[in-house]
Amino acid sequence: MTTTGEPGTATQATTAPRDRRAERYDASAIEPRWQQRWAELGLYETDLDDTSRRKFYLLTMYPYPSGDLHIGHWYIKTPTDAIARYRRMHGDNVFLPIGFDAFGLPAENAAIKGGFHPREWTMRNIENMRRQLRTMGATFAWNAEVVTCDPSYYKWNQWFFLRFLDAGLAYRQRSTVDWCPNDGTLAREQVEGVDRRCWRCGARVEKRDLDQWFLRTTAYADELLSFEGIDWPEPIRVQQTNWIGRSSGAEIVFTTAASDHHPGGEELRVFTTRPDTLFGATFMVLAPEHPLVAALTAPDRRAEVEAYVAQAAERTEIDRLSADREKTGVPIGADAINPVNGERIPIFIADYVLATYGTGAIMAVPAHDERDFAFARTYGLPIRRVVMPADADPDAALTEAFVAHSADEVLINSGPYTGRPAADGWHEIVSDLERRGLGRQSVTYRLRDWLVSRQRYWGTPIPVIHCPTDGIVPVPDEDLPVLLPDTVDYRGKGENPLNHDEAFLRVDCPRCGGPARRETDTMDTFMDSSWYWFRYLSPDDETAPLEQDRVTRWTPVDQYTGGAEHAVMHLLYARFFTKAMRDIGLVRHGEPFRRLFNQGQILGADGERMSKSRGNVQDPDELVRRYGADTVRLFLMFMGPWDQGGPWNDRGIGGVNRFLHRVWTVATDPHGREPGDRESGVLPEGQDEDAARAAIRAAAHRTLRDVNEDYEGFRWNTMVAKLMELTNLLFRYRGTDVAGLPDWDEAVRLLLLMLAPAAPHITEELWSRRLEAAGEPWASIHTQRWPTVDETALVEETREVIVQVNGKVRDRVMVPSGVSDIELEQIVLARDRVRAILGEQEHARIVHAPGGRLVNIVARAG
RNA sequence: GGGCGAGUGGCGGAAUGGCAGACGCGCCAGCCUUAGGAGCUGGUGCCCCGUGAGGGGCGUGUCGGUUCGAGUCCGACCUCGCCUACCA
Repeated sequence: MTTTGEPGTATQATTAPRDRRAERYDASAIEPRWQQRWAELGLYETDLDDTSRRKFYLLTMYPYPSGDLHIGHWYIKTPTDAIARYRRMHGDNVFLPIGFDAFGLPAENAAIKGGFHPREWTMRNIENMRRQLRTMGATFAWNAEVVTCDPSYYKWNQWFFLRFLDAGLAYRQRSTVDWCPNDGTLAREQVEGVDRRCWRCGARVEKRDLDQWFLRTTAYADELLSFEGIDWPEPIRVQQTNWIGRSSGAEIVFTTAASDHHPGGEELRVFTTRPDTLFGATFMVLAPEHPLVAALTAPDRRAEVEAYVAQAAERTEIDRLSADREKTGVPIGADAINPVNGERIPIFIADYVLATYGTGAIMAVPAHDERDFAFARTYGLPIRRVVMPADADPDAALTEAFVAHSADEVLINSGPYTGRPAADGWHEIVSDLERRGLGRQSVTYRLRDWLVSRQRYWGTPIPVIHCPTDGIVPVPDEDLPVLLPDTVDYRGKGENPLNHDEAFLRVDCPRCGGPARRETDTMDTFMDSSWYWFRYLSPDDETAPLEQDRVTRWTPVDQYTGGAEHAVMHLLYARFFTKAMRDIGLVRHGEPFRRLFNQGQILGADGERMSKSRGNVQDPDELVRRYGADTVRLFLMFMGPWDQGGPWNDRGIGGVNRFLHRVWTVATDPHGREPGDRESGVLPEGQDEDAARAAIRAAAHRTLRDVNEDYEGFRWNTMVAKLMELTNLLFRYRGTDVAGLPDWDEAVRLLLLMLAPAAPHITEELWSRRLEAAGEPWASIHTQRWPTVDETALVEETREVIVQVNGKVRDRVMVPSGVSDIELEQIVLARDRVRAILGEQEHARIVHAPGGRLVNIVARAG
């Protein structure tokens, strides 16, 4: 090991007398020091009122405080931090807040099991996660932190709820829940097994109808289908579109036929997307829960129908995955009359018709619907073709439902519409029915209104009061927040303890002053996450949920990062909420997140989702202790494309750590030589000093040019690879006469700047040492301006041209950069290799690839 | 069943229609070391010819197509992953 007494290794002032060797990179010695320094200086606490710079609102999904940060949190958060640092170096005023999604079921479950209060559990976890988050070295604006279980936050959930109530966007309706006699309402994951037992007490779970609160998301269904003006990944847009599920069709009015037990004449509305097949309806199916089922059922069918309804109530929830896709149903002993031809068709109930979609009733056209076809086959019902391709044989037997819907189909067996093109028949049938008041065009959505009621303790209390005289009375704004009582004894049953908290329940009616009771339902936690990014802008404001000026300036969010698992729920509710806020006059725009990026998911080493129960959770703390935060950050970025994720595997992390060691070495010890390398300290063969300096400079600026694009596209893996290449090149010149010269020094400087957003600690340390060596005052590398590419450094005097013959690489040749196509062809055709291969053949033409890097000689046999 | 996405060395992965396998891991050889599970240098897709310098062929899930040229574009199929679940 050679000695290193050279300038550029300014370690004297900060460390004890130096070893003979250059000081080695030791992450654990520098990372905590810089994290502390950054925090002390408040470098990354954003001045939200600074209008002198371009704003950049960078949001990352706030974590649920489950207790431990795992490697998946690092996978989303540390590249996000790199974006923040990169934008800051471009002069942007970056806001990167963080908070905690602190209400929700896991805290209650933990509390019931562990016998402590959900708040205690939650706050303890938040404490731990704050500490872990700081070890990332991420530049979160901690002064803007939001914790949703704090009354200063959930007060505004209540306020928004009241505004939605005012605007007619919140309403109350009966809805079914899973109910345990001991533990009350259960969430889906609390119902276990095929026989549906309570996760806690094992009791048989029942269905129960409760009055619950809804938000009218369907009012925005059409607007939510438009993604104009926002840059979101295609798969997310598709998922949301499918989730909303807009179907255009018609509502058609059938009537019930008179029979022995029933006078008939009642309306039975069906929804169909295929009114053109109306003449093919050979029976009708109602959902088992349809309100007319009881009234229409014939006395001799009653027993069987009631048994089927009871069975369906279970069936609809039980493992729908089971292979049992057989269509089942029973006739109810009544008929319906087809409005278009007066035909009587039998009515069935079947669980393949859903009460909650459309009208809960369908006209069954077995010839042209797969489900109806299967049902008709099972029960021996008639199948009548009414649509076919123009050139098909109308008498050919149908072996399966014909559902295709193309331009050249015509109607058959359809009375006056027979022979019409199907598409025309569709509209004619609907408008004829409409004229007779028996149908109309109609649109149905898969999307349901948002059920926000939860019969749970650990959430935001819904701010309404039930008064015996005045009914439902909103809590006046000035009485907010309705505090979640802390005194509740949580060691009881799972049932909502608010139901038994008299101090909470008893309240005077704000309207009549008489005794009344509070609502005990709390809000879905998706309510909390539907507006939290607005609150980051004024977390301490006690007078309003958001601060107008800041909201106007800072929203919509410029970039949102988080997992694709929130594709429909959170991301759709957030869009709904923003639109509703706009219509109430609170914000100006209707889209919350201008640009969205979904990073992939890190799975356990076994390829399964990480979870404590599987025991495959990767703890980042241990890796940080061993390699340092910079290595872990860089390794996660280097693994592969950010949107891909994949099974965790730490093979290769040593290579990333080695890379940082090499960066350290080129930055602190340019003149050292490697004893293991005979070439060390010698310029590459055929290269003089000038050529070497130009090569270094060209490499540095080429890297900068390429890395810029990678940063913009969040392509971290190739960004790191290119910095590795540059470092390898600098290493090659270490110890030569050009090491330490201005071109070398500039390359090192660029390397550190380019690496700074990704590996903030080591670059800060090396940067400070450079400044110290140069006798300049300290300034953080993270406040430096991002460097610009010097195009003149990229100009080459010669370039290599790949020579193909018939598409196969046969030769390569160095040519002057300014060579013309014709000159190039002459050079290439004169090459020995080319002449040997061409032989007697003559070439038909020569193709020049754009950029002049490749020519292809197309030859024919001569 | 439907929707979306992906198939490239031993592994993670690169590649505006233009040198397939960048970068890294692993492995092999060498160097340096009292030592090394440290560090450094070089090599490393498969097959064949040649003592060698070198040369040739085959290769991106399968089959076909477009093109001077295809991992990339088009068609059909196979496999895997994720999401969704009878939406009339």
